[in-house]
Amino acid sequence: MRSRAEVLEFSILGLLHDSPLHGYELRKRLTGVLGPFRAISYGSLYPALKDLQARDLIIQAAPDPQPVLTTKRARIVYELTGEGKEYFDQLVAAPGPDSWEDEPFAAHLAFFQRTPADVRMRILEGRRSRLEQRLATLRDSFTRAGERMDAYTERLQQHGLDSVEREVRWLDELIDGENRPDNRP
Amino acid sequence: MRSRAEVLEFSILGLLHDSPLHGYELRKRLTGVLGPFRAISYGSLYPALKDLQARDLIIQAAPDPQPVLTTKRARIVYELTGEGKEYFDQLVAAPGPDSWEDEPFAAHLAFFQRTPADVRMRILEGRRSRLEQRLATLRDSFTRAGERMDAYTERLQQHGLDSVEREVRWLDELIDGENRPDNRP
DNA sequence: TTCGTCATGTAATGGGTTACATGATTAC
DNA sequence: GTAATCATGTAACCCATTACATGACGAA
Repeated sequence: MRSRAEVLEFSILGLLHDSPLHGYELRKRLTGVLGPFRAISYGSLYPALKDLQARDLIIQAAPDPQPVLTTKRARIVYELTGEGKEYFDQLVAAPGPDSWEDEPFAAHLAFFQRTPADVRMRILEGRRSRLEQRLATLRDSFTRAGERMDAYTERLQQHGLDSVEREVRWLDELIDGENRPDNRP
Repeated sequence: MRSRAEVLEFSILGLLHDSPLHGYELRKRLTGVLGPFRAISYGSLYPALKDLQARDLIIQAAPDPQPVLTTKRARIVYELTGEGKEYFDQLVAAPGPDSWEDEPFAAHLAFFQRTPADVRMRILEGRRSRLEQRLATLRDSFTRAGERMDAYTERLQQHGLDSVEREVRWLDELIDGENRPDNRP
């Protein structure tokens, strides 16, 4: 689930798992999941819906039999099919290395309640080691650039390093929370 | 200077301002400037060099008249032309709203020593207000998503918010440093 | 002799956004 | 009446990476 398209697909499925939705509303919720800076465009969303439908993972819900007097514009409401549910559950339960990347990780988090506890742990720890690895790369390039590096750039890089370290600590708190029996995040 | 290509161009010019370099070495230094995760590819670099050359901002340096015995493969060393210098100085001195974005800001920082003090301040303060604005957007979408937001996602968003706040404080330190007469960053 | 790094380049491919087209509804 | 939001879609475009092509040098 590395590419934007796959994260999108996963998130759509996850959101429809809760309740049927139409595209426009879906986009707003997606923005809530991924954050306002990674909001996806309709140019991605609608084709994605089409694709999911073609694969029988979602279907257009039957239109309201009693159309309200105030017939808003025909909204196309989608809902999960059986296969769709299955597929999502499978994706949720089988996080691969790709899931440790920023966006996939955010998407996984968004559906953590419906993620089995052991899988949650795998995801958090996978993410953690991903960050650890990122730190190593950062430190490496830091020392490697070493001499030649301007003082300002150095401060920027150092700040970047600090940020990742903070994220590791943040993750540790989450992991801690998972380990406590009472389980309040 | 928003697009990757423009940041690249600016950075190449900035690096060549110090000393002539060939493509391969340029790429390594570029990676030092932008960080290992935004390293640019040769598929971007070489065409960019070609383009800069076509615009007479850089030229191929005359090959060493006394080829060393160990004639490594012919390396194409580029250096700035007069126009190139001028153009870079002009770019450095006229930071637009685009310069407050992540990558352009990093690029500007990399050449801060050769940036006039008043321009430095404009850049730092522009960046600061850009972050402030980002915070507003984040808080807005935070409260807007409000109710429906899962506890885990909320923690993620909160962490994102904290990170930006930290970056603002980091910037404030830099700004402070600029204001102190002794000026040690 | 083979692997890693040095070194330069191009073409194809992928991926997503922007811009455009269209129109209803609601609030001021 | 007019601006903002709701609502759905498509086509063109941008832009950068990936993959490929080519080859030399140094070390193990």
